[in-house]
Amino acid sequence: MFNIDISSSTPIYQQLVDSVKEGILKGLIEPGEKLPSVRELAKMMTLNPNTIQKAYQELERQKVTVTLRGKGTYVSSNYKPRKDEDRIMEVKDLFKKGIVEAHYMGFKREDILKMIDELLKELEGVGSND
Amino acid sequence: MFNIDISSSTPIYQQLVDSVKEGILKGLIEPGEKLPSVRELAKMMTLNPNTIQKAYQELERQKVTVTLRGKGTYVSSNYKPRKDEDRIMEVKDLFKKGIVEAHYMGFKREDILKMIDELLKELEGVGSND
Amino acid sequence: MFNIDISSSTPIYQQLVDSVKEGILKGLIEPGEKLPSVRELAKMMTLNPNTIQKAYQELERQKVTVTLRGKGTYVSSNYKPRKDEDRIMEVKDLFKKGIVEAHYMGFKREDILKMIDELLKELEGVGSND
Amino acid sequence: MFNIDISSSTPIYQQLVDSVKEGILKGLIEPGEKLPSVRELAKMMTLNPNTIQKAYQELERQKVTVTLRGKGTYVSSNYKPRKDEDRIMEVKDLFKKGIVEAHYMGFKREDILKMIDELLKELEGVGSND
DNA sequence: GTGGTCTAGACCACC
DNA sequence: GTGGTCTAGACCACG
Repeated sequence: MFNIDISSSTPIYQQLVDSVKEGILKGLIEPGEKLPSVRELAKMMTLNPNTIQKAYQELERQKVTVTLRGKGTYVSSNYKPRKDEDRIMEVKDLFKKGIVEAHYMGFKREDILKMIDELLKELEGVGSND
Repeated sequence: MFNIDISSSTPIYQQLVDSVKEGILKGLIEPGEKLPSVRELAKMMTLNPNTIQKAYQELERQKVTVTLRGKGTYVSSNYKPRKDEDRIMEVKDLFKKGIVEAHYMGFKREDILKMIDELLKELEGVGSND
Repeated sequence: MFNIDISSSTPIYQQLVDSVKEGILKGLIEPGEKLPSVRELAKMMTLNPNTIQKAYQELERQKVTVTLRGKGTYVSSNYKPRKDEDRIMEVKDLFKKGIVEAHYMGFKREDILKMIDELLKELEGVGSND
Repeated sequence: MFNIDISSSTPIYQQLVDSVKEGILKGLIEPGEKLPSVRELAKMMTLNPNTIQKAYQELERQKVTVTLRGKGTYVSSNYKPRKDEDRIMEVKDLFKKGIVEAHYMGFKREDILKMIDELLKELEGVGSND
């Protein structure tokens, strides 16, 4: 849980956001569950509390969590997906970059589809929560 | 060609790199073809030559182009793919993020696969270069 | 430390890269140690921060250092050597040029071997890290 | 003979200089022998005559060849080596860079010495012309 | 405070 | 003409 690579070029707070979302998707974190407090998590991961704070703010902004003042941060139970055109573009861009890179590494259509399939299985739950 | 979003958070030079690689993949730019000169492109896009320069250097570092001093920058004609473990991880991470985001937007397994399929078609040539 | 010849034809940033790598090899800089900040070193050497920046980026690209955003640049502690065919050729070319030049200065086989031996001693630690 | 890599970052004229010197050392070109004319060589290698010219000038500057006006460029027969301190430093720097790079690729003392030995054999004649 | 990006403008080596 | 390097000075994101 919460795999962070401090030497990566993507900001730590962003890695945290991704990590939490991935955890929820995999079922490691349940909807309604309480996340560790900012200070607690900061100590656990030897990170600056500001960094955790920023990640939690971002998660709340994305409606992935809700914060109850004085109580803590909880995974939202009723997340209402909105398919903004912008966000769809973002996702497409991620996939597009992936495909372009994969091509440049010599992967072919089938290889790419196989890789996607494996990832879909790894992130189980994707196909089963409609 | 060369779609740049000046207000995006991803660096301009990086967008240029992605754009060129995508263009090659789509067949808009042929192997062996000459890219615009640094100054020329800078004027065309009203960017600083240094920014273009940085993009071109990165492309060369990735062996996507070769540069002949005093002559110009050319799309590499014989690209030898190398599959580092590190690079595979990078690509997987791109796809993984895409899948996680897609899920949060309410997409289901089939939606994702369909999206990938469309992108593969858009980036034609991917399946035909073995 | 950081001997730079401003009038040399090899770029300053490249000299910096070589200098740091040599320093590490000689043990003047320890693995894990922090390098001076970009601005600090720029002031120390009366160079433009961009020049230092370029050198540090190149070092990172070569996995000689890691950079922690907002914290600084550190000498990589666990360097994993990779022997590309290309890189071996580069090194051989360096030695070959050296030998050719040495010959033109009247050095003989033994002289060259002696010189190499001295250099290996000067760069102590080379023989002791298996 | 005259292996040129136009995509290399070292100038073509410099590659030519190195190539001629290496050829002489290997005995492929004899002292007193005539080099191809500037125009001839330019046509042979599809290079700009200016480039050949510059290489020949550099060779003459280094006393490796002599140019007889209206006759051509010849390999000097009586080369008198001078061991300037500066030139020795240059050679040492070449070897030093080679050693540093070799180390970073995981080569050990013996590996390096073996490589040097092989190169000395490849460039035969080095040990036999005193 | 740190590194990362960008602009503006200059100079050089190479072909 | 080309790409490559360097300076000067600005702004931003990150921790």
